[in-house]
Amino acid sequence: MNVINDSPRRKELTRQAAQLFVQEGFDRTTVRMLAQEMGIKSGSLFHHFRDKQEILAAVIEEGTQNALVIARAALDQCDNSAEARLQAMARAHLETLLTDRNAHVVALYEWRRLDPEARAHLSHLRDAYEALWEAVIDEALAEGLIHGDRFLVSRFVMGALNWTVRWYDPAGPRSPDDLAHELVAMITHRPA
Amino acid sequence: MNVINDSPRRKELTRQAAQLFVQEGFDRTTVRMLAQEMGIKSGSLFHHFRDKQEILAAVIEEGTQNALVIARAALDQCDNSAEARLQAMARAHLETLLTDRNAHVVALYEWRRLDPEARAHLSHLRDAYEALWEAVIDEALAEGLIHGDRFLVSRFVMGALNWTVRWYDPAGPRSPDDLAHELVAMITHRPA
DNA sequence: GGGTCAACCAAGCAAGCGCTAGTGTAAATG
DNA sequence: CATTTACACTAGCGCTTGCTTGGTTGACCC
Repeated sequence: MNVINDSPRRKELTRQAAQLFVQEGFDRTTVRMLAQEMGIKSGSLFHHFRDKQEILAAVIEEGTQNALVIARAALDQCDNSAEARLQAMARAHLETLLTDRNAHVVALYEWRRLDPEARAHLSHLRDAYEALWEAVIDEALAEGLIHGDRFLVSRFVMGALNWTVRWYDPAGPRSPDDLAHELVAMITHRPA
Repeated sequence: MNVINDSPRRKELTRQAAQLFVQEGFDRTTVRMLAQEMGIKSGSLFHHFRDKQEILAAVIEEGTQNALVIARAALDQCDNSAEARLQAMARAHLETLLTDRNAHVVALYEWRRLDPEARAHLSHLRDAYEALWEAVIDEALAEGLIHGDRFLVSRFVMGALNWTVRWYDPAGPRSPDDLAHELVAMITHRPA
C-alpha cells in the first residue's frame, strides 16, 4: 500500500512535523494540522507514514542520528587532552541542540509518546551517544581534571546541557562556544 | 454553579490527578480517566474544577508552593557558610523532587499546556523559587567558593538537578543527600 | 421540619479525532 | 504503447473528547 522508506520528500515532511510538534506538542498536533503545514490533504499523509506515531519516531531518529555524527566528528578533530575533548563534546552538544533544535525538543519532551518498538530502537541510538560522553568523562577523571562518581558526573553534565533548551536564546549575547567554556570551567575549576 | 475554592476534597483530587498526568501525560489523560481514579463520574469532576486546564494548574501550583516552603525552611536551618547553604538548597531541591515527584514531573513536562493566565500566575511562584537559588549562588561567588557567570552557573546547576527526575531511582544505592554532596563537590572542587 | 448546600449521578451533545477506501493523474519504466 | 509507481485527492466511518444539563442525595442549620 504505502511507502515506508526514507525518500527525500519524507525527510522534508519530517522536518516540518518537528516544527509543529514543538509548537503544539505531539498529542495536540492533529494529522490535519500536519497535512496543512505540509501543503497536502490529511489522507495523503498516510502515503508517507504508516501512522502518526511513525512521524514522531522519524523526527526523533533524525535528530539523534545527527547528534551522533556531529559528536563523532568533533572528537575526531580535536587533540587528545581530556580538557579539549570535554570542551569539544560540550560544544558539539550545544550546537546540535541549536541547529536541530526542533527535533531535540521533541525528543526531550515527547519521548514517552513513542510506542515500545520505536522506543527500543531509538534507545540504542541514544545509548551510543551517551557512551561517547561517558568515555570522555572517564578520560577527564583519569587525568585528574575532574573528580567524583563517573555515573553522577556524566548525568549532571548532560542535565545542565539539555536544560539549555529551556532558557537559551540564540539571539542573545552568549554563543554556544561561550556556554561550553563556562560549563567546562565550572566543573574543572580552570578559568574560562 | 460550581465550586472553585480550595477545599480539602479538592486537594486530594489534585494529588490523584498528578499521578495520572505523570503516567499518561496531560493530553492523553481524559476527564473520564481522572474521574475513575477519583472514584466519581466524569460529570461530578466539574463541580470541583472549572475545566481540565484548572486541574493541571492546581497540580503545578501545589508542587511549586511546597518547593518554596521547603527551600526556605532549609535555608533558615543551616549556618551561614556559602557551602552549607549551597548544600542545603541542593538537598532541599532533590527532596521535593522526590516527595512531590508527581507534581514536579508534571510541572517540568506539561508547563506548556497551561493557558496564558495560569502560566503568568505560576511564573511568579517559580521566579520566587529561582531567586532563592540565585541568592545562594551569589554568596558562593562572593566567597570565592565557585567562579564564573552568575546567570549561567545557576542555570547549569538547576539543569543538573531537574534532570535527575529522568534517571534517579529512589530504590537505588544513592540517597538525595549523596547526590547533593556530589553536585556541590563537582562545582566547588572540594572532596565529597 | 422546611431550607440550604456541597457532592454526586445519568444521559448526552457537538466537535474533533486517527485513519481507511476508492479514485485520479502525471511521470517513470518495460 | 502498455504498465507500473509515486503522490495526491475526496469522502466519510467509527469512535472519543471536554463539557453541559437537569436532577437526586444526605448532612447540617435555624
